[in-house]
Amino acid sequence: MNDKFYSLPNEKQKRIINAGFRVFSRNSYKKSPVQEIADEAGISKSLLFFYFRNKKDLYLFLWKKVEEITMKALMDAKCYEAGDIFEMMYRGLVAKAGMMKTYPDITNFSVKAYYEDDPEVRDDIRAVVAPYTSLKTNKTLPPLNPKDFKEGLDLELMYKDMYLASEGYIWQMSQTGKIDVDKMIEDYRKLIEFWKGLYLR
Amino acid sequence: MNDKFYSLPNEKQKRIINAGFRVFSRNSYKKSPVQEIADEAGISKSLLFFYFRNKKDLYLFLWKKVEEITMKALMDAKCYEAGDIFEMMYRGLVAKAGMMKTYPDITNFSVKAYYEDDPEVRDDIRAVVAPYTSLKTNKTLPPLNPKDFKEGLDLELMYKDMYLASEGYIWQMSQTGKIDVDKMIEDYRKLIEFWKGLYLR
DNA sequence: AATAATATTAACCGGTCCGGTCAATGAAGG
DNA sequence: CCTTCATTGACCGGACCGGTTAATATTATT
Repeated sequence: MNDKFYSLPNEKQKRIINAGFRVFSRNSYKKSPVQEIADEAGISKSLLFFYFRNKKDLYLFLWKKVEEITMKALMDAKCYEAGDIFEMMYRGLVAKAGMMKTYPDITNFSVKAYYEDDPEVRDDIRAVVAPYTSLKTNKTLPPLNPKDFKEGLDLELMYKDMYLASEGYIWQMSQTGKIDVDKMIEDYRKLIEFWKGLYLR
Repeated sequence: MNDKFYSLPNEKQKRIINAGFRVFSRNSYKKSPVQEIADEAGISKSLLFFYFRNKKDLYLFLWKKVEEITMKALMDAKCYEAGDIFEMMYRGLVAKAGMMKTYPDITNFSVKAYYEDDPEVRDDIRAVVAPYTSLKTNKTLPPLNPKDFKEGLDLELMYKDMYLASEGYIWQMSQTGKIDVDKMIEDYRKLIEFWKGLYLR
């Protein structure tokens, strides 16, 4: 891609990126016309081809962008510095929700790209450490001290419960473009409190 | 559509239906070529146009088919005759999982069609009572007797927890084509038992 | 075996779309 | 006015797509 893309006003960059996420998330790589992305971004197709050598270039740029955005969001939210598992999950969801506020289609794009199997991009997609994976709540149980929790509680199932509910939440958010992200974070906070009362000793 | 479709061997009907679900679930209506569906089903495009007047006809047939399949599955599983809410949720998921065993892409197709906005099919899609809705776990809390549950338990949050986890489960199942449905039902059963021990008095 | 009826397909058509190029236009600054 | 750089409209060759039709394969009937 052309370095001049970075000297564009941030808002314009964002518009182009979001247009890409949007269009590529709705159809497969091959069935996503560059023209459509240009329209959505409010620029001409020619200009898009000026900033990106070709369609593939644009696509892979977006794919790497997902990783960049996700990593930054998780870092800023200090997910991995949280004291307990509940705080960790909460911060994780807040990070993703925040991301989706700026990039509404990033989740759907990420999933779609991850499963993309067009030979033109397939290998390059798999070469990048999957942004999609870091988007998901961590599937495996982190080490926990049983003494902190109610006696006889099956920690694995507890985590599975929370993990699945979180996934369900994110999925819901990503489905309807119009849902109020902030309200959902509030709701999720309540759910976390509910779990704490239920699970903690 | 041509009535002769129904006199086809069941297995062939199913192959065509699944091919339709598959292709239409991956791309938008307009970007889904009839040829691709025919290939997937192992028949010629001409034959597909013999059974269905045109692309739209095929698409709407599939949409109605989702409703039919879903309703039948929910009835057979006796979801609404379950004694308690846990059994109800379990039966609901078993029904959906069973459906997805026979029609692996029905869920994704259903979601995609529900949000389809191509003017050619949009209105007709909305005219049919949304199969998509009946696919989801019931979002609203059914009437419950507080005496059955642990004292002070927030029933609304309890239900939200279970609802979201179930949605997360179904979403997971629908994502990867290769997951063992039966094993997932087993896992879900365990989760239900976990909830019962946690919530019931 | 010949014929009729039915199932299935290959070949084709007009029109649209798509990735990519390039010469031309507009805008900003000196 | 001239230069530089951002941006676009017009264009091209080729692929694709929905739909038709005439021909072929398959099965059933006599």
